[in-house]
Parts: sequence; structure tokens; C-alpha cells
Amino acid sequence: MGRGRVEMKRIENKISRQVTFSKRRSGLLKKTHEISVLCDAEVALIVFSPKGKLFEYSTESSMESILERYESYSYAERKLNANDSQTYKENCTLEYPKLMARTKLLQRNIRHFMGEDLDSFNLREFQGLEQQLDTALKRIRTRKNQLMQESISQLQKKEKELQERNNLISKKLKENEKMHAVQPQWGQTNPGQSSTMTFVQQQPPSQSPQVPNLTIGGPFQGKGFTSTEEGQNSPWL
Amino acid sequence: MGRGRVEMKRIENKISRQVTFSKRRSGLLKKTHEISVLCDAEVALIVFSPKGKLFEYSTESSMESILERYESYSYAERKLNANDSQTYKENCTLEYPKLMARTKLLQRNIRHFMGEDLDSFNLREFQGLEQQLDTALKRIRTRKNQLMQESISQLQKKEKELQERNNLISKKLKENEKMHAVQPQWGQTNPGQSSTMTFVQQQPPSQSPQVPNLTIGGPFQGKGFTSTEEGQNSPWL
DNA sequence: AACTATTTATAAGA
DNA sequence: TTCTTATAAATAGTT
Repeated sequence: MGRGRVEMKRIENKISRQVTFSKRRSGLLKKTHEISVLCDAEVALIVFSPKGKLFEYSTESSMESILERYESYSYAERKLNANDSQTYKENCTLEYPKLMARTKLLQRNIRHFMGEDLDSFNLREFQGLEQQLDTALKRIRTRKNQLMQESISQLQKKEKELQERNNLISKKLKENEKMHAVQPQWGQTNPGQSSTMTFVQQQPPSQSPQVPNLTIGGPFQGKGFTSTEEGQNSPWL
Repeated sequence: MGRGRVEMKRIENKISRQVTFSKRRSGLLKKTHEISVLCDAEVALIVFSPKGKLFEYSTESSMESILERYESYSYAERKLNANDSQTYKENCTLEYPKLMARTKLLQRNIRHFMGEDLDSFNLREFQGLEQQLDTALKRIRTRKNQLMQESISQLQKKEKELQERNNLISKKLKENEKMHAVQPQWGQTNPGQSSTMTFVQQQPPSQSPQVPNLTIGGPFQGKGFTSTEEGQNSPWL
């Protein structure tokens, strides 16, 4: 847009480059603002001029929270070069306040997720949170249902196996009884066996190692919700 | 640019909003790219759609490095009043790993609250999370409804006030007309008043300070434009 | 996803 | 820098 096409490459003339930067920067900020308002999007824009000057725009939700959100999405670990002790210490000292701020933010977020600390929310924010939780809840329920389905089918399978085993044993027992009926020599082998017993409930021998433990409640490893690992009360509260 | 002016406010129609978002997003990404190439600037753009989908652009130097640069910038501005610098540093170094661990935990929890990263969950954990979210959701909906109720009753109150004011004015106007009908002396007081005007819309005098701002979207304080330096040439204002 | 009528952004020039 | 202006781009409304 302007009085001629523009090649998409670095403008070599320093002055023009500076001027273009200034013009386009304001245009860009404007457009960034517009999309955020018109479309209700959360936007963050960071621009460093070639001279190293910083320009930024962010939706009301603040730069920090957007970057936070971004990082929770693309969770790229920052690798501290921990090999060098001195660097590490400096790094820690430098990063500590950041980390603290971030932790506070996360805690607040969690409280929001738990429906607490909502006094400052406006309608729109409620709407957003509600939708987010609703989505999460749906996902969780889906996953839970999957798990339950699996449990059920495994239990059914187990049931079937046991049933078959029972049938087998019953059959053998009957044959046994028949044989005994032909030559009834009681006494030496199995004293106390009742001949009227028909079904025998028995654990399949391979139970514990091969069939997963399906106890509804399973072997918990306590991931941190509710009961809170080493006992201290919800660390984020 | 388009077939009509566009009011700078949230587009209410969901479909249009979605479409506009899509169009403007690509425009914005393009412009972001252009300024970075033409002017040799380092740029990062993060956009979350209203649905929560992430779009991003960053100069080749990578998002991470830009964000780091950004943070070092904004933190450089904050003066840590290092009263006891040495102790402070040691403390930080010592506490840093703890804090990091905690932050990680918090982040994981948040992901769980968003229904992500649930592969390791067992049934009981799902149940717990589900219940927690459900409770939260109920609270949030309650609060949201309260807010809406308040909005509604305030609007109704305002409506009533306006109605009364209108009635009053209409009444006065009628009396006025009557008087004029008796002795029609035009001219000296209010030239240009039309006698056929019936309703007058008027703001209640106390509007702005006493009635909370109910704009759906709340009272923005525009945390955005920190364009540093001379800054306030906000061309779009 | 395409198509235009228009509005905007902006390159050049002053 | 800022203003102006000719033109290129972006895009709102439509199909």
C-alpha cells in the first residue's frame, strides 16, 4: 500500500527503514488492538526495533498472563545451564522474582478454577471461565467413562473366564461322582467332600500378575489433588 | 477497509466474529512478518482465539528467545531494592529449586483443571477432579447469575427513572402547549422549539458516577499500549 | 472459499 | 517528524 510495490526484503537505506518501521509499527499496533476488540481475542505483541527499543501491546488481561497462557500451551522448558555454578546462582537470583510472580499467578488461576477469589471478575470473564471449565469437565467425563467402560469389559471377561472354569470343574466333579458311583470306595483320598456341591468358586491361578487390578479405586499414587502428598494442606492455597 | 465502516467494538454475531477473526488474523500475521523482514525487527505475536486456539508468529530468533528478551527488559525496569544483596542472592539460590518444583506442580494441576494431561489418572482421581470442577462450575454460574441479575435490576431501575422523566417532560410540554394556545406569543424565550416534539430522551444526571459501568466487557483500563518513549500518538484514538 | 466495493495503510514526496 | 497524496492492500459484506 503506497506509491509502489515493496519488495519483501530488508530495507537497506537506514533512514527509510527507520521511517517504515515507525509507520508500520503503529499500523501493526492498531491492527492488533482491533482484532482483539472486534473478535474478542487475547493478543500479545512484542516488537524490538533494530535499535533494540521495545514496543508492546497486550489485551487487558495483561502481557504476563498471556505469556503465561502461551507457555502453558507450548511448554518449552527453559534450560538453565546448570553446569556452571556461578552462572546458576546468578540465574537463580535473577529468575527468582520472576518465578515467584509466576507462581502467584498460577495460584490465583487455580483458585479461579476452583471457583474462588472471583470478586474481581466481570461478566465476560465469568463467561470465559465457565466455558473453559465446562470444556474441561466434558473431557474429564469422557475419559472417566472410557475408563469405566474398560473396567466393565475387563470384569465381564473375567466373569466369563470364571464361569467357564466353573463349568469345567463341575463337569469333572460329575465325572468323578459317576466313577465313585460305579465303585464307591470312600475314605482314603478326600474326606469331607460333599457330593451335592455343584459350583466351586475359585480364583484363577494367574489372577494377580496377569489380570489388572480392577478394584474401583485402584492402587492410588495420589497425583496431588485433594489429599496432597506429604500432608501439607493444598500448597496452592 | 471493506464495504463499510466498522465500529470498534466486539462483533456480536458469532459467525461474523469468527470469520473476521480468521481474515484479520492472517492479515495480522502477514504484517507482523513484513515489519520484521523489512525493518529487521525482532517480533513476537501471540493470539488466542476466543475459542482458546493459539496462533503465533515469531522472528527466526524463536519465540522463546524473544520472550526471554522481553522479560529481561521488563524486569530490568523493576529495581530490586537489594538491601541485603548477598543474603538475598543466597536465599534465592537456595529457594529457587523448591519454588520451581512447586511451580511445576501448579502448572500440572492447571493442566488437569483444563482437562489436559490426564493419561496417568485412575478412576478415583477422575472422580475427584470431576467433583471439584463441578463444584467450581456451580459456584461460578451462581456468581455469574448474580452479576446478571444485578445488571438486569439496575437496567430496570434506570429504565423506570427514564420513563418517569419522560412522563414529567411530556406533562410539562402539554401544559406549555396549553398556555400557548391561550396566548400565542412566540418569540422571546426559546426560539426554534418544535411544539410537535413529544418524547425527550435524556440521561439521568447521576449516570456515570453511580451506575456501575455495565458495558459487557467491563471497564477497561487498557493495560496495553506501553509504547514507551514519546508513546501517546495512539493514532486510532 | 471467491468476489468486489470500499476503506485503510502506507510509500514517496514535501 | 509530520502532512499530503497516489496507490497498494486489506477486508466487510455478499454470493
